[in-house]
Amino acid sequence: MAFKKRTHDCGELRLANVGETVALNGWCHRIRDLGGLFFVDLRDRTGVCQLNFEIERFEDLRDLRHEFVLCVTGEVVKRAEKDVNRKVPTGEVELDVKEFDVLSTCDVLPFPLSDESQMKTAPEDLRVKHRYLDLRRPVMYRKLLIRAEAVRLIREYLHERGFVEVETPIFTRSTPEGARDYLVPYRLKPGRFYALPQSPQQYKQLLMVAGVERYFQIARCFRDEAQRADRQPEFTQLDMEMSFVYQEDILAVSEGLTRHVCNSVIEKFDLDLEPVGSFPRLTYEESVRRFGTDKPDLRFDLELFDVTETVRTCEFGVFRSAVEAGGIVRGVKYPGGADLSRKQVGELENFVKEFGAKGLAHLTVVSTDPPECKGIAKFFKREELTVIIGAADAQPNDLLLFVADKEAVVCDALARLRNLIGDRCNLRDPRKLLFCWVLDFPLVFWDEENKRWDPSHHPFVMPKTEDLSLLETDPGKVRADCYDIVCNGSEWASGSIRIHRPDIQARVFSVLGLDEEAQRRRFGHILDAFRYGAPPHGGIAPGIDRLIMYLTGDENIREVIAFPKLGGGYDPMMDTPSEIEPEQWEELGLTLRPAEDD
RNA sequence: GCGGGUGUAGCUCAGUUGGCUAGAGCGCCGGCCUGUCACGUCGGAGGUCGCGGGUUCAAGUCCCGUCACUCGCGCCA
Repeated sequence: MAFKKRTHDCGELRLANVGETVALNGWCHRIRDLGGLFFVDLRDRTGVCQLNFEIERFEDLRDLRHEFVLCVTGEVVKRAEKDVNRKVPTGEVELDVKEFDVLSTCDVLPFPLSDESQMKTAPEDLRVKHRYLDLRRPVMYRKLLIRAEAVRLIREYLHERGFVEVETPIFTRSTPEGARDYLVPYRLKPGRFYALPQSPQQYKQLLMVAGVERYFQIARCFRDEAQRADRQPEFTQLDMEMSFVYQEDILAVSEGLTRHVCNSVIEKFDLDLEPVGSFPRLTYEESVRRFGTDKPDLRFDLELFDVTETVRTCEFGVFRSAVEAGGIVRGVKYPGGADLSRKQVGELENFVKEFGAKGLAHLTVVSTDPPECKGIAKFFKREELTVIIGAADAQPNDLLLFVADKEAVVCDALARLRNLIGDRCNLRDPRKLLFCWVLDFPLVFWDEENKRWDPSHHPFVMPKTEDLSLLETDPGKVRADCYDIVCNGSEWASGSIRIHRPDIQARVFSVLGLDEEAQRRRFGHILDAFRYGAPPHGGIAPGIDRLIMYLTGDENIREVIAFPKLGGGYDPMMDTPSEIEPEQWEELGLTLRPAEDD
């Protein structure tokens, strides 16, 4: 199957090439048959070039169809001034075709891949099913390039700083904590299973014990959990770990890496994004107090304000009883929200109710001095209104929205409402990537349902030295050397300094209610390793897919993955998960239990 | 497991209070067209209105159920 190999790429021909005889290979992007004239836009990964076929010379010209694969040879000619196409880089020239061959034909396409205006609304399952066609679109190919460049820059940056890239197993051990595991049956001993890693967490700590000191991996992770727009059953993390470091060392490396990678990609691809600056730092406590969440969007203000003390004795029963029950009352400002209709305010209330709020009280600011408001204003004395308006930093025509409940409910509802207001008021600038650090997470959270302390990240997170004394007396107050990178309101990276001393590990396990037997059963392998000289160490794991989403501006993770899975983890292209042969069931020693309702 | 949205030609969509022999643009097939570049133009083929049931003289439209996709909640150490 010989064919004429290209001498040039489609996208590179310019005036300088005029007069040269060149060969091109590519796909028929568009065909324009004018009767006496016949044009084809030939596309390869670098761009398109217009081919001009002399109709007298070729008999079978009109058999050409979309996405046929061609090799063509011809002479590069300058176009007349009036025929120049300024929209494409090759628009000043065209190829006067002398010979061509059809290397492959193409069936009628399932979607119009050469028409971006229509592809914006093309059904996603169809695109995923025919991903090999979807990826032919220049916009999709560009996402692959951006991803490849980001990963290349990460490797380069870390190699330059002495990090060693190590691969860890995909077949690993099931751990009952965290997300549901994907399991792989083990043929030699039926009833035993491998699990796919949710992250290489334990391996990377063992590499520290092994003396690797600086490790990284572009690691595939697997979690069998319900999907979201930004979650896939398999996704990719930059997994990193360092020995003989304090928290500050890890912050420095990962912030430097992030800024270098983002700013290099932004520049190289001329993305419509502002350069990434240094990361502001917030403590967990501060972040929750100011924004109601540990993943604040710092592109806009609208900080939450607290009126708990002001309303403790007020006439409004809803607020007063919430405070009496040990709850809090906080609010968020909707700038210019006085224009909202009763129905629109009702929609905001329904929105916060999705997140557990019982209601949403509102105060419409008419004037600030003297204080005049509508809504729940009648329950407040003049002085109380003044304090509330001051706390909210409100202006006339603002709408103040309040939730009264337990602190966790108030924060969650208002944080989400704040983001919604940010969207409505166009305060979330798509040209900004605002990364920040959230530091000093609590070591453990109280799980009310199971009446126990749960680790906020995992059981190996190091408590802050100055809080160690509280470990047994007031575990909820203990802060950890635990940090997240947040970008534009989404969690991007999470990491911690790990416990390397068995005595501290034992105390933490005991807070978590893990007795000796449970510790051995679940973590015996890593606890054994830590008895053989574990260095102080810590690390972090940023999400690669999300990084690419930030850079491309995509809100769906599937857009930045070459071959993604649909909602239920289904891949329509490979048609998998698939059934297996009876012999495979037999070989693995497995049987399927009949459905219960049969 | 739960809630919202969507489902009509290969693709994007329209389809009124139930009156339909279900339309348009793109694509596809055929004709015409010597400077197009989203070419233009004339004609043609193409439909289980997601699927099942019900109400009705009559259902794309109303009701019930169900499936697929999607967004969100729960979940995601």
